[in-house]
Amino acid sequence: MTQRRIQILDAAAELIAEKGFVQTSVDDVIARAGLSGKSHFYHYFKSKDALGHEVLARQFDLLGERGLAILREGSLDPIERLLVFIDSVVAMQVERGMKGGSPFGALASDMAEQDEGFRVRIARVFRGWIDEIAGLLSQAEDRLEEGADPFRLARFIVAALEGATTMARMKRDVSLMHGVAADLKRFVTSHVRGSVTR
Amino acid sequence: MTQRRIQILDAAAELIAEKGFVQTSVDDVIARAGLSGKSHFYHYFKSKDALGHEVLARQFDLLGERGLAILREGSLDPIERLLVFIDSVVAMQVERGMKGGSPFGALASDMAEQDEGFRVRIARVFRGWIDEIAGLLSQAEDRLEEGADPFRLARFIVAALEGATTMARMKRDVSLMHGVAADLKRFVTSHVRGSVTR
DNA sequence: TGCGGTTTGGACCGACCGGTCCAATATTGG
DNA sequence: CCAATATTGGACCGGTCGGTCCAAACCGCA
Repeated sequence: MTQRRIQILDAAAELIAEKGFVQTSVDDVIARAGLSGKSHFYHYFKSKDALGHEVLARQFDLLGERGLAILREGSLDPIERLLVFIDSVVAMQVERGMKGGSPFGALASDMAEQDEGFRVRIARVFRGWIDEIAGLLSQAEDRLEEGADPFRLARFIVAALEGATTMARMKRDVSLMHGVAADLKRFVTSHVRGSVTR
Repeated sequence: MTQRRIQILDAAAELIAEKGFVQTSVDDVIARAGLSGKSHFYHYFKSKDALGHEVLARQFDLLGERGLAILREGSLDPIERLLVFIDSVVAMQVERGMKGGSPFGALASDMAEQDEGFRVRIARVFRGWIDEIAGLLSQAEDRLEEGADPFRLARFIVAALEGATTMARMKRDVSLMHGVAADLKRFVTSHVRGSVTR
């Protein structure tokens, strides 16, 4: 029941990450998910757009599970957790073999342009990440250099990661991901008083 | 003669920035450029893909003119020039009313996925920007903190700008652009010894 | 055994899209 | 004025795509 839905959602997520939403046809999804035909697909989703929305929601949930597990890991220092989180984003991207734009927004770049509903949804995803990270930074606010706004910092981190995934995908260059992440971590620690990390 | 070509190229650039390449139909371009019909269009371009390639090339040239004018402004200190350049990228994006992904790569996010030729071309554009900035940083290498690699730094700057434009576009938020730019400039100056800028 | 959800398979539709072809009419520079 | 080039306008084609409809088979469960 829900089994098949998830199967379809995952297949669609792969394809969208590889080719973009517009370029992914319903028949592509059917083939990848191993369905028998259109009727089979439309038995589970009422439209391609509906599928798109659910893929977006699901991908966000998946990242949530994984990201939050790190961001909320109590045993680690907040800043340390943030650094680990950055690495994990890089790892996720590398895992996907640079093909997909997931989990960061490039996955959805063309979805946003296609549909206003998509755009809003994607904006919300970004917002979620930023808030999450800002919260983390706030926990360590007393150690931040003065003038360092947690929210602005969080926004910067997400932007840099987003840009890195986009560029890495286009240049098919894994090292770019690592390089940017390294600099980003250095950037973060540079905003923390008495940071030991190097 | 070339007049019309440029007209078409500009109309296409606008549309692509707004809706993406795939979502932009030849008829859209015809309408925006004020052509009379398909024949008129195909009198100037042999295919939609050919148009896409030329748009890409042209946008790069346009950014080149504008960006290089700043990046090569002899009267300014290299680092100062870099900071001005960052501001100008932000200004360009704001000008476009957050609609377009130009000049930074999001313009072409879906082009890259559609055609391998596009992907390579876009990668080359990124490469050009990075090299340009890296060159600038090299000029001031003696003033850089040790361990600061001009090339990696340049890559980071471009990635951050790219991510900022993508996010700003999706969130329809101009302040985001400014915020990221401000942090980015702070990041740059933090890598320069005895930087006065604040 | 019978019932509800699932699966299969395919025909079909209307819309859009990239691209071709053509024939007629402006426009313009040598 | 003539020829090359630019412009107009529209019919047309083949393909793709999202989506609908239908009828038959399959399945586990009560």
